[in-house]
Amino acid sequence: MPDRAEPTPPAAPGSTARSRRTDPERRDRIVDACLDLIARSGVAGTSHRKVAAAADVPLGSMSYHFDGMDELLREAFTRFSNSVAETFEQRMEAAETLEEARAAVVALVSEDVFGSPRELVLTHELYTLAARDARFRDLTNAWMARSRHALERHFDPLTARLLDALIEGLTIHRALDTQPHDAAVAAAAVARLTQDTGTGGSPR
Amino acid sequence: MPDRAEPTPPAAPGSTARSRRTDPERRDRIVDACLDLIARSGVAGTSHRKVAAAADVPLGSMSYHFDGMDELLREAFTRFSNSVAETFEQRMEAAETLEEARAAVVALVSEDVFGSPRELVLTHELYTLAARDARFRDLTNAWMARSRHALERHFDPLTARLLDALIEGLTIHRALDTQPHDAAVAAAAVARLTQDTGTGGSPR
Amino acid sequence: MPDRAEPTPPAAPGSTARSRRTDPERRDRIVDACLDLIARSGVAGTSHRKVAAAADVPLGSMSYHFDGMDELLREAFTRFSNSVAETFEQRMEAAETLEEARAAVVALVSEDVFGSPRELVLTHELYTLAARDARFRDLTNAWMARSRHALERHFDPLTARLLDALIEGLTIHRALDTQPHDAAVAAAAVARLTQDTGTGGSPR
Amino acid sequence: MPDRAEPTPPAAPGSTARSRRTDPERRDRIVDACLDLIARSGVAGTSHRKVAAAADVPLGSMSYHFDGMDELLREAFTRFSNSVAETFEQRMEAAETLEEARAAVVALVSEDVFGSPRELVLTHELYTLAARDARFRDLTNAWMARSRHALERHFDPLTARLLDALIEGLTIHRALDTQPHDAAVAAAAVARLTQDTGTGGSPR
DNA sequence: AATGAATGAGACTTCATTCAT
DNA sequence: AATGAATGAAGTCTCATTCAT
Repeated sequence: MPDRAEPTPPAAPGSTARSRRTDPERRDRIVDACLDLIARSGVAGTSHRKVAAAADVPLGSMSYHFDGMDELLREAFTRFSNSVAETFEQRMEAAETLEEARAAVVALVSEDVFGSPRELVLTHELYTLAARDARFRDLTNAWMARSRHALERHFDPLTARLLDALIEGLTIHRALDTQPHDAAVAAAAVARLTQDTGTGGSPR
Repeated sequence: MPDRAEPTPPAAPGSTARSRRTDPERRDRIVDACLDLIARSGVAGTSHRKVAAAADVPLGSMSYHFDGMDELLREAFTRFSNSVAETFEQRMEAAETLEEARAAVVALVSEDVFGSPRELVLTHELYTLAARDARFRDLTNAWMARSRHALERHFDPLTARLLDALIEGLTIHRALDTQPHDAAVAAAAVARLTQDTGTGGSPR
Repeated sequence: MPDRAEPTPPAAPGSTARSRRTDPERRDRIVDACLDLIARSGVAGTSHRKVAAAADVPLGSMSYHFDGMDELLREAFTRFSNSVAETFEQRMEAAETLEEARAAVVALVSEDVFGSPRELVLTHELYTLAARDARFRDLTNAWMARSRHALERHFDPLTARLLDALIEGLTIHRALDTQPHDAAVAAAAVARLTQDTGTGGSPR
Repeated sequence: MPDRAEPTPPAAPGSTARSRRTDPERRDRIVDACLDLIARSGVAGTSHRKVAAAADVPLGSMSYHFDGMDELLREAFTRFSNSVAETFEQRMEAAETLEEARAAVVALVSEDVFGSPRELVLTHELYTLAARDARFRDLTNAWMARSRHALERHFDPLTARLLDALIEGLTIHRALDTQPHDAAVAAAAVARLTQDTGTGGSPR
């Protein structure tokens, strides 16, 4: 216990004993650790305790920085969905012709978005929350709107919506199926959905 | 502790008819209660205690009848996925022409499978488990295989696969979007994916 | 850390009028908020945090202005007991004849002192502290002395003491009994205790 | 204090490690420990943790045996008030003449009921709870009814009520006053309140 | 075969106080 | 002089499982 009458002198510059009194990135680190933990153990397996341990913060910090697990989850999934949506947009923006746009969609299904188990798992955890809680549905809704908007650079709105759904479905099936999938399936799907419907590759 | 993976053989001929026969009902009730609870509170909010209370069985029964939550979940979702797959099959088997098959697919998206929040929630809970655990992936895999097989009564394998993915994607987006969806979207998607690809309604 | 037992002397003449003058208001507000909180939630439910929130002062102020909850409680109950004693004295001083004094005592039991749940609750909270802690007993002791002294304007010391006890007992029983009480009970008690014992209304 | 880690061996021969699986007096011990703790540290200073430690039971037992602190408090104070009321009744029942009854009342104030700090403290803790919570008021109400009923063996109902209030008030003032009290005060009070009001000492 | 009693681990939250500013 | 940020301790409660019956 620190001696109150004789306060510990401030650490000398460069000392290793930097106190953790002020740590502005504390919240960020907690959110990141939370996301990692969810990816590893699921929302069900995530607790203040475990997140605190993973983020290397005291347990009490959790309730201090977040009103509750719900707020923490919402921040975590906000960060996650924004990050995935951004990747999606970049993919679509990089395409300049209709053909490139089609290829980009195929690539999204085949390689990109849920390429890692982490993304797959986190997406489903979010969907599960959204299926039950309207506040998380706001996140998924915004996410889908961004995806569709990105697709609309190259396709008409109806096609964009269909492609978006197809990407969703193929991705899920690829992930939850134990049988192998090949890119030809995605290519065929994209071809059929985009027949004569492109906007001609004239973005915006 | 009873061996759960290898069901105990039926009681010896001389034993009372009751000794083993009451057991399955008990298990069934627990599994049903578990499914209800998951639909209501999610896997994360499901515990032995709550399931026992919902099924009106002693808490001790839970650990006695099931090796753990995992086994209980697996039984619950097996029951669920079989039930949903059966409905799907019936829908598709009822269709006799290509046009009816197309309409059936549209109906599946628009009305059927996840018509109730319960189905939606349970499906996502299962997907979330499957995304992390291969043993649950066996369930989703079998489920998708049945769906595709049912579609193949009317469509070639590639189209069946695409339709299955599309159904998945549209259903999810319909559920997780806060904006309204109309049946025309599904109809358009089915039309594009099934152009000239029907098997002509010659089942099997 | 400021010395709380020995209040800091007023700021030197040249200092701004604000430097010390704002402090007492702050303390006052805290003490008032504390009293309110105790009335609502009890000593057990009172914390630095809640008081700070109720008084709209920073949490850190609490430890800064008060050495601990104990000091805060003591200030709060000092204020409370003084306030109640003052009301009591005014009641008794307003009486000019023996008969009025008797009526005043009856009124005190029937209407006044613990008329509001707030006073009742705070009194018991204080008694409870006093029952355990001699420092709070100083407060109750001084309070009772004032009451008795006020009664002695009209009654001899023994009668004053008996009346004081009776007021206490009747008030408590009126409060903690779920059955109704009527003023006749108090009147009868006062009549019996004050037979031929009044000092005739000759104050002091 | 029994050694918890090394449970007392059972009387039965053979097994040395008698588990505490069944301990029917567990609840009772917890209630007793709770009462002790309240007497020592007040309701405010009483926690599951401390009670569990005092009763030498695992912390989890607290929530297992009692729905919450409130239920525990209610049981504890039920036990306490019953015990005090019983003593009171015995005192009054032992008196056979009016004079003995008067003496018994004086004795109750001077020596008995709150003779120990423990009783004093517990009584006030209960009153404090009752002042705020109707469920505890049921306890105080029943307690007072028993006291009055016991007094009515010797006095008419109005006198009984007055005596009861007086006992209350004198007891409290004796306890919360720092000045000495002598038995003469109580005797005078009883004498005045019971003038010509006895039922003649013919109990029942 | 089945269960009620009990537990230790761990859940989230609140607390009074400290420290750097 | 005063305070916002942060913490470690302690708060109550729930959990899955075990054990004796």
